[in-house]
Amino acid sequence: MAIPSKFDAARVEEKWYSYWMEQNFFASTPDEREPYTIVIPPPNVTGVLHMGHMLNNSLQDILIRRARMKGLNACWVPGTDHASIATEAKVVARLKEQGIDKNSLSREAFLKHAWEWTDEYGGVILQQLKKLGCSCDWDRTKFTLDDDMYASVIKVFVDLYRKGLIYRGYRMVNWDPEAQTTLSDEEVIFVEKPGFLYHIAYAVEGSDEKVIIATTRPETLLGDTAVCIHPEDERYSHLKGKRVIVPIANRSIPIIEDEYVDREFGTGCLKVTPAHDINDKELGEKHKLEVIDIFNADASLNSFGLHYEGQDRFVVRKAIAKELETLGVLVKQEPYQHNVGTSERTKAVIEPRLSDQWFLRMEELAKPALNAVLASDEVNLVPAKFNNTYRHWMENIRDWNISRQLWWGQQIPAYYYGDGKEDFVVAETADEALALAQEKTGNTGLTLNDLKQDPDVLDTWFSSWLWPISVFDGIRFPENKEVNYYYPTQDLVTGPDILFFWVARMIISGYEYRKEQPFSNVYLTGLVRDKQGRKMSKQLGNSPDALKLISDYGADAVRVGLMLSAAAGNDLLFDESLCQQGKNFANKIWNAYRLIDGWEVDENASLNQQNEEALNWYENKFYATLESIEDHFSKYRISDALMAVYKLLWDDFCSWLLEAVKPAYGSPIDQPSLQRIKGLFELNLKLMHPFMPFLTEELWQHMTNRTTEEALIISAWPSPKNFETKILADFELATKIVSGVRNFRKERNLPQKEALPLYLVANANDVNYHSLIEKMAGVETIHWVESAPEQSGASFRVGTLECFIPLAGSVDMEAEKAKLEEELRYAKGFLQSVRKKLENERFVSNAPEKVIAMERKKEADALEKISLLEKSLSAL
RNA sequence: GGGCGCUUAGCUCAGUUGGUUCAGAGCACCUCGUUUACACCGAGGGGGUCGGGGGUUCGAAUCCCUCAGCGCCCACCA
Repeated sequence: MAIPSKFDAARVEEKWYSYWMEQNFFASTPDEREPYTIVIPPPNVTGVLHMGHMLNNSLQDILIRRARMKGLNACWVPGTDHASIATEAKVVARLKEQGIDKNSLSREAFLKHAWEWTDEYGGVILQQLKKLGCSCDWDRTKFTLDDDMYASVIKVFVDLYRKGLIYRGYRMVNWDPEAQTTLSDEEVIFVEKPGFLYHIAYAVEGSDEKVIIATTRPETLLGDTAVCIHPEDERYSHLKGKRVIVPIANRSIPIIEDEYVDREFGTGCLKVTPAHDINDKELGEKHKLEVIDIFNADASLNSFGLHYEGQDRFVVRKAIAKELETLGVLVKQEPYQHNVGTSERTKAVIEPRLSDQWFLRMEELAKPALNAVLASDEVNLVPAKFNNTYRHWMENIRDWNISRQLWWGQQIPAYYYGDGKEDFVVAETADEALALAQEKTGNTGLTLNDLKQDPDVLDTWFSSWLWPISVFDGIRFPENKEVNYYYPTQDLVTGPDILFFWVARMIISGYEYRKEQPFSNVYLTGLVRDKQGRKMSKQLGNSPDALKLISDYGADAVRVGLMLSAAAGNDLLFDESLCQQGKNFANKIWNAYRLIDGWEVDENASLNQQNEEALNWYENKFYATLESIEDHFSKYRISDALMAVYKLLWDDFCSWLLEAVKPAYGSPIDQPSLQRIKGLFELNLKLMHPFMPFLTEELWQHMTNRTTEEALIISAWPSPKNFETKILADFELATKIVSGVRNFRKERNLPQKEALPLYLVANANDVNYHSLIEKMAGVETIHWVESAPEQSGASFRVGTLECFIPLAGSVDMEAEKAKLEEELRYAKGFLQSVRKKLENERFVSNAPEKVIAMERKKEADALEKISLLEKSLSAL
């Protein structure tokens, strides 16, 4: 059956994806083959496919498909992340729309809503990945809140607690007043924002004098418990030991001295609010100051806010400035640009806040992970430029705040039996906790009812940092067959934005729980930006609809479009025209196949010799290109690998090979030639398959009836083969002659159909592919001569090979002369520069032999060319 | 405030240790071409003093210094 004249991407995608699924080609189980494993960076369970996912997952699919074809046991583990804070925020918002306040719900009721949401939207993104062609082992799909995953997280928490690495501490943490939870340092994004620097006068107790402090947050003065000066600041030395009155609050607070104060900044006088600033907290501890917390959980003021109680911090900021002004103590208010910490998720301004939280000590844990990347090479970051960033972070790593005041996530397995600081135990189950508590207190009368589990949940990343182990259940069962077979995985593909959130921590947990790296290579993709270089975002509305792109251009085309400009680590400026380019490429291949498929065959003819030459050349070219493609892959230069395939197919296969073997109109092609062409086309399809899985499988299956075992997706990737560079060079010379003739024709407006005679000043053995030149250049016969014939015509040169074409009558002598003179002028200039080098004694004595020989060759070639040109000129 | 990186054709980018093939690729552009796989096409072509300045060297896109512009990461200066 003839193949349709148009490539219908949608039909083909549906057909082959179902086929692959039915045949279980994506599934993997441990066997005697070498494994090749990728764990997906789990997208948020409620997420929808965006350009970043498309880029990311196309890359993973390319890697996994190639590995599968290479005979490895390819396993791509898919899954989703519960995304604690992000999902909870969405659920809260949705409830709000229904008029339900989260706080009015019990934990259980809220979680029921959250699971409903998850069941409704969860997995949508995984369905979308299928449209892209992702060959994940779907039977292995994991969710970070699945029971086994949950249990792994709890087990790790208990383990780390028992090792003394997890502790509970009263610390200054990052408080997100909107989500009403703490955040890790990594979840705080500093944004430069305009504000004011307020200069406020505090009255010195028992005198008329005033000291002026500078602050960006005047509302916090209600929590001030000291004013601090530099001990050696002479401006203030007379104030030592005195006290000042906090305006509005009318509290008396001490003046303390500390070298921490920067005398140059502001007034050199600092107000100290230990409850609301990390530095102030340290000062407070050092000088034993009182701590006054003036905020509620939503960052409105509490009773310490006096008449501002209940109002939001930013409202109060303005109001208090006004009040200070009225009181005559606001000395100055100047515009001031400063860095403000904001929540990565909610964008709310972070409030430093003192509270009891759970922390993981990182310093010791991080050591093997630092070593793995920088010293031992067990983990490679691609591109390597991220090594420095990684080093800096790992060397300055701080304790990780892992508790969140949320409900959606793994509840912290700490159980309290009293109000004392140490009145708790940590255990995997409540029963275990009870036993521990009884033992700890010596009170065997304690019951489960006396235990109260910590209401907080763990940071989302505290589950995803175990992902490469826990997806194989290697935390709970470290000796299980699966984890022993698949772990460590090979490649991880993700964005640099989660290098610390996720990648670094996975490496840390990998060494802690498996004594081995979780993956060998980390391919860090760039960010997808729009044409103007802006980050694609929902707010800007500049992100194309991923699914619409697939339906408009076809999944293969979109994949190609993304890969064309996706060098590792570089942001890519996405433009739909790239998808168009991908589509054009698909069309090109489709049509190349239609040509082959539709050829009339002469069953009895023997192999056409001129075809054989071209076929031999292409085979060499194929293996030369394969070698470079393998090299690109080994360096994760996926776009270069694709470009190599692209040019091989479009230029070498279509433009040269197919044109060379194409029979004259109406004539059949000989059977042996066609067989070889088909064989070569099959090799091409293999190389293209990871990039364009649907199109290639369709053509592959159309070529001949294939059994299940013969599907392209599981066919063998071409093995490297030796190739002869001489063949490639000879062919290249021939193509240059062809291009020369075509150019000659074009410059002189000669009709393309008219065959020309061609005189080559060479021996017939110096140039190969004679008939190819004749066919492709429209040459009637090549004449091999010792010198250009003395007749009306014109010449051009390919290197030092002179080519002459007779032209009857209509030669524009002046134009020909001008061309030659220009060429001559250039050649002479070139010769001069080469000679200048060669006459330089220091060049000759210092440069390596090889370089000098090359220059001499250039000199000789230039001389030969000049003499050719001069001869041609005189002939005119 | 520290650290890292970038600046090469109209656009997006390659250019490994300084020296054949070093000034390249794809796209875009210009010219010509539709009976003969594909106009989602074919053939041909134009286009850059490698951000500026200085230095090292026989020789620099490549190494060093400096200036300018851009980007990223980290950081508690009120």
